[in-house]
Amino acid sequence: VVTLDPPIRKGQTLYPHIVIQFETETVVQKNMKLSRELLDEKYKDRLVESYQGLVHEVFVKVLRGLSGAKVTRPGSFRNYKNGYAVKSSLKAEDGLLYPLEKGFFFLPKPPTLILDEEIEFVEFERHGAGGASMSSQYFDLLVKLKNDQEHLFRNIQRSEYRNLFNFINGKGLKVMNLGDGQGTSGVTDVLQDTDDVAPDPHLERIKNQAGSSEDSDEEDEDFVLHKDDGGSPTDDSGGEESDASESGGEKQKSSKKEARSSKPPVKRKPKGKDGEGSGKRKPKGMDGEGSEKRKPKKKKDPNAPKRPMMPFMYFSMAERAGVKDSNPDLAPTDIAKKLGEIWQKMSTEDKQPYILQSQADQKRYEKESAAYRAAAPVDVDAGSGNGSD
DNA sequence: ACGTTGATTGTTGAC
DNA sequence: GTCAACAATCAACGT
Repeated sequence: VVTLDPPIRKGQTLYPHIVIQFETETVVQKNMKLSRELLDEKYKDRLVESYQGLVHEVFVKVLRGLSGAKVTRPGSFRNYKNGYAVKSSLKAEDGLLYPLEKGFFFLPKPPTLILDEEIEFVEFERHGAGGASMSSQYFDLLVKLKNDQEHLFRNIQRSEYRNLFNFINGKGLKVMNLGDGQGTSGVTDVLQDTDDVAPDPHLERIKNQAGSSEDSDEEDEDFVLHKDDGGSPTDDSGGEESDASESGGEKQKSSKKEARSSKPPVKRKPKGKDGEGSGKRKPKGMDGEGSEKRKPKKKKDPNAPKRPMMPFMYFSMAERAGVKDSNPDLAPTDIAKKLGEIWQKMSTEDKQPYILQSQADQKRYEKESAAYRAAAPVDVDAGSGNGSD
């Protein structure tokens, strides 16, 4: 995650973070394309001539050298499987919540950074309100900010509760609990009681099928720390922290930085206890079996004009036979791959004839579309609903 | 259905 | 209601 100051603005929306996904195992060997002088003068002690290693680590080292930015890594928190994050959902998105030394980060979407210093309190909420029966294996974590914003991290596995609570409590954050003045007993009791009970294996299986690979992904995050030297990545340049966000040593210079942790603004919820009644999540088909294809809607009007052919399609028509000739063994799908490969290597000039054909087809499509729209203007008057197709 | 490129269409969220 | 981002769709083709 690259955090920007100031954020990128698109339209009316600000984007404070860029999230990049790397292959975890890919190793690269790259030389800096910088002149010797520049390297010796401006980036002395910050960059070296070449880098080799896991791609994300090289990326971070180079970016840090170029920008001088601080680097944050997972701190001391571990989930119950010894990973760095806990699975959770924010808004409608499933993701990972990383508890850091000085804050929290939810990834991948929406990328949400919360600094401890802006938190008023956190509240653990049990799923399924009210009761004596603790049927749910999940709980929610509500983070209330001093500026009144709220972030509700839903559907955290019950087995994460102990580590998460201890970590948050250890930071000195204020922890609220449901209807209970006595510190932490209410929810804590319930959650901890059942902590060691194995979750319903059937449910687990279903969930894993419905969701995506769930167990594995957290665990292979381990690479991050082991790589350098167990948690203090300050091997070179000494300019980084083991964890926590950008406020480096102190927050004296952070006057303007306060505003930054706020992402695209969050609308406030009235009170934290109305919405979560139904812990519904992904609409992925998970009932018995059978139903695998779900098309929300497929309106295929046979009269609709066909889409225009892109230049690449004309290129494919022209060259497919030739490619097939020189590689008779290739499957049709492999021929498509090859065509795409060739296409990417062609210059705009070479593509020109196909571009011209495509432009002609685009005109054709525009005309037909206009006519099509004029001919079938859907429901015009509010008369009797006539289902003419 | 696959597999390609890339424009268009559809959906979602923010303001 | 408007704007931007993002996801899904779909053109041709041959097995």
